[in-house]
Amino acid sequence: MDRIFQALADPTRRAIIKRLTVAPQRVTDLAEPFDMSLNAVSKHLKTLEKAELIDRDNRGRTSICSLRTEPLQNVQEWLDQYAHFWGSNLDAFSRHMEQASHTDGIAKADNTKDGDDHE
Amino acid sequence: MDRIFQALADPTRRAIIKRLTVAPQRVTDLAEPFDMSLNAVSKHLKTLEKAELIDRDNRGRTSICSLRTEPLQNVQEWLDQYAHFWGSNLDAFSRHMEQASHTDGIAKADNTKDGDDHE
DNA sequence: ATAACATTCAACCAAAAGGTTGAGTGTTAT
DNA sequence: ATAACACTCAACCTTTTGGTTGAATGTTAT
Repeated sequence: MDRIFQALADPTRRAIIKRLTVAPQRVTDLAEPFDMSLNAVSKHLKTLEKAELIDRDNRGRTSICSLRTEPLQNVQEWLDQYAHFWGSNLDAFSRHMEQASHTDGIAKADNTKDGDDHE
Repeated sequence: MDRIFQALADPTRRAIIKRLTVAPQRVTDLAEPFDMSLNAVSKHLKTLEKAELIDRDNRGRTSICSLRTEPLQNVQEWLDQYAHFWGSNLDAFSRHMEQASHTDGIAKADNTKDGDDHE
């Protein structure tokens, strides 16, 4: 749990996660949008990997990263532990109804909220 | 968001949060179970305060800490952003049903999982 | 075979995190 | 008034974090 929350505590890493929800990607592609060295991104990916937030498929000289679901489920379970404490207004059921409106596979260009940079 | 996840990344702080779901408490009481100085706990509380995870009520010489709900809601919203990605098997609806079984106020000695130290 | 590419390793650095101790500031009790 | 209590501040230390650069490794293309 420490490693998961720690991994999520960095904006670069959250941005990487966000990108990975669209599609698995190579290290170079993931690094491209950031104003930092490739090495720095490589290290971030290692952090994400240790937290088991990403998986890697080494295809020859490239390493393709993809999102893993387990850690996010762990976070959800941790949160649910306290659901009774803060639940109510946007509770699990509301979320279910919200979620039911897009049961398709991948990112439905969800611009219903605040455009793009929801982090 | 950085500050929230950062705050949650420490086991001591998560334990403090857990304790605070039972009832608001003084700094000394919160510090008691931990094998570290009162000062160390005081610092942890400051971290939690900066992340707005706790509130304080200064009553004379004591400072009473209580949980705030907003940051946990923010985490939930962040997670929900990706719900479609990992949802399914333990989804929002299941959680709602689970939650529905204990709508009473506070911690129902939830020993259905792994005893006590769910962190 | 050689060059370009994709990625990681290693050493380094500054800043932040998590802890310590000791002193300081109020507040309550006697 | 004095002592005990509940805390916070400040200085310090060590380890971790997030970044850098430069070299090293392995892979594909020519």
